[in-house]
Amino acid sequence: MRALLSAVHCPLSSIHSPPLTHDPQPLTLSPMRMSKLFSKTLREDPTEAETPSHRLLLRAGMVTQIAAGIYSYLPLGWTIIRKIQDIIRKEMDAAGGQELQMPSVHPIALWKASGRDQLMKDILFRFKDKRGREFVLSPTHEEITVELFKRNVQSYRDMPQLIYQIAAKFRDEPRPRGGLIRLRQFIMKDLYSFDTDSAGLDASYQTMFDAYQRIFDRCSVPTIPVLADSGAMGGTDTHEFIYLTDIGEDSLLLCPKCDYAANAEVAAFVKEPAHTDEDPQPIEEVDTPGQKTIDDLAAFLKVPATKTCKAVFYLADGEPVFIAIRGDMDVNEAKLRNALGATDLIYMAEAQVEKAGFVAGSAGAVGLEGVKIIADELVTRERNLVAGANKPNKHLLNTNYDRDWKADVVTDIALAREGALCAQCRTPMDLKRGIEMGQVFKLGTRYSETMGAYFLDAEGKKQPAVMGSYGIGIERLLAAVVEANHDENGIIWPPRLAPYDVHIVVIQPDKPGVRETADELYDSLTADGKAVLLDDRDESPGVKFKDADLLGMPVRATVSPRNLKEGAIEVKLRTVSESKLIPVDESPKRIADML
RNA sequence: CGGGGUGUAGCUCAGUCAGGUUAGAGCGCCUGGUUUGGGGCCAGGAGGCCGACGGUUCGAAUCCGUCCACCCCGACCA
Repeated sequence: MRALLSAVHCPLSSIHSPPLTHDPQPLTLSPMRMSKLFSKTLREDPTEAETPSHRLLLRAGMVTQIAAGIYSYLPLGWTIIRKIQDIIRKEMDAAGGQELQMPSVHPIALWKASGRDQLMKDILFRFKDKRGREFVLSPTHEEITVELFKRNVQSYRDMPQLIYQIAAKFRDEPRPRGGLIRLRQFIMKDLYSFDTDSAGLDASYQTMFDAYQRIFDRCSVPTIPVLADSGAMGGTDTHEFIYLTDIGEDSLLLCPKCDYAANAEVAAFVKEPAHTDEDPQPIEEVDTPGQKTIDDLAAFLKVPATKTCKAVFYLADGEPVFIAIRGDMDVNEAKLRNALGATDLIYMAEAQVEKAGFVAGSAGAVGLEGVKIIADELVTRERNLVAGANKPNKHLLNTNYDRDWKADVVTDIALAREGALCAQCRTPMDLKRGIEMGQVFKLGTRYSETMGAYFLDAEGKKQPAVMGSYGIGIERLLAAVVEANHDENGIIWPPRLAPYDVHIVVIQPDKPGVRETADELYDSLTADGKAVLLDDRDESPGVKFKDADLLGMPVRATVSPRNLKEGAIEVKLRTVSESKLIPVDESPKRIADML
């Protein structure tokens, strides 16, 4: 991707400022005494939490669930979200973005205009106002953005433009999961670019791509960019930024040798025919009583699964389609959807297949009429495959593409698996799971043409704006920060994101000088611009130490009679197990040096 | 949408199989005392429409039915 940037020349790209080279001044919270803090820690794990981030954020009293996929963010959690937003804002501004705010309530008309009232109908939250007018709660903001463009930009002289917001999104997901990982209401940073031509879009895309890398770095979440599917957004190129973790819901194929990395939805791979050395043999019908699955069929006929052609039916926008794919492979529904240009794709179960007049368990392309046939390109290159005979309990031996059947569409619709050969270098790829932190899209003119985002070029000709869109899921990023930065005792906040820099633990505050020393430290660190949390609760030392570990501030400072006897305060970094004693009078400076 | 699981105190859970005084424990919370370096100790106390509705029964947290909510798996393949 780096190469892309250097290849681009964009005469109007002065808006693309150089990246931030310094760490921006972070937000600093007012000091807090834990006796006053709104939220409390939980001693036990709440039952609904399974992933580490969900468990720890709940136990630390940083978030709390209101409904499936709907959360409240309590003061500590909200502070971290604000800090994440702050990092993102500064990168977006440095990249030439201008922040604005768009509404969450949209008239349905805008969504009808783009056609996405249908395309996204399953996840749209809809409601009517008291006069019966229909609205949606915004799942994303391309439609509004185009409206804003039309009202504010008419000339190439005013382009390119990058506008963004950090705002709530509402998506009625079929299954919220993993705490903050898949939500129905969530906060997103979404930026939209408007360029005069595709070279400009390439530059905007690259600018965002680079900014995203820096954002995830600053949040201490290791991510990799992967090729992805554009789904309901439309457009051409798109990358997702993935944090690799077993609890992730996306499947990725990664080449260990070259740089190929792709979401399984789009992953290309090299498919080798297994039986090309054979000559085509005469077709032959055989009895296969009760053999309905590929595994059963292959065992019954004593042939490898690679010698079979699997038949699968889908309803694509209501129309049945027949899929032929080699028996050992699975259909990749995202690839199939794209091949068909379909919006709705529903797998047809056996009963539906029968009802539609096909022979479930023995369906095959040979002699099949009245249904669109989609073939994975590999089956067209194989020889002498076993296929269904379209008669109950019968299959055909030695079916061959072209000679015996033809497909309406021949393309790659196979799902890549662990060990699939890399399309770039033929190395077996790894299959990993991950969480998508953000995605960048080259939308092109899909929205500008359908919704009328035009400008006049230097020749006075009307042209559609070339658009891109770029999102980051804020809560998901928060969850990933915790996934990537915790131990068995609690969260380990990266210093840039920690709500407080220093967590002061006071032990036996009623002993001479203890409370006073802690208060002085609290005041002097605060005066020095540090954010300080002071545990002044009437709790035993064990409780306070456990909570300090759970809450995860970068530095813990313990003020106790035992330490004061040495004239010292004990300090410890959350990242290490050893603590050290520092003289009381040097403590504010020494602590500041640790940060 | 399919499959599995769970709903009893703020949290974690017993009790439900086999119906029967006033529904329990630990943690948390309140009061008092004691203790003080890794989730102490003692005493007292507050806190419940047992997810909701309907049914069976003399009697329902418990049995039956319907619904709701939440969690997990899958959207897996003739």
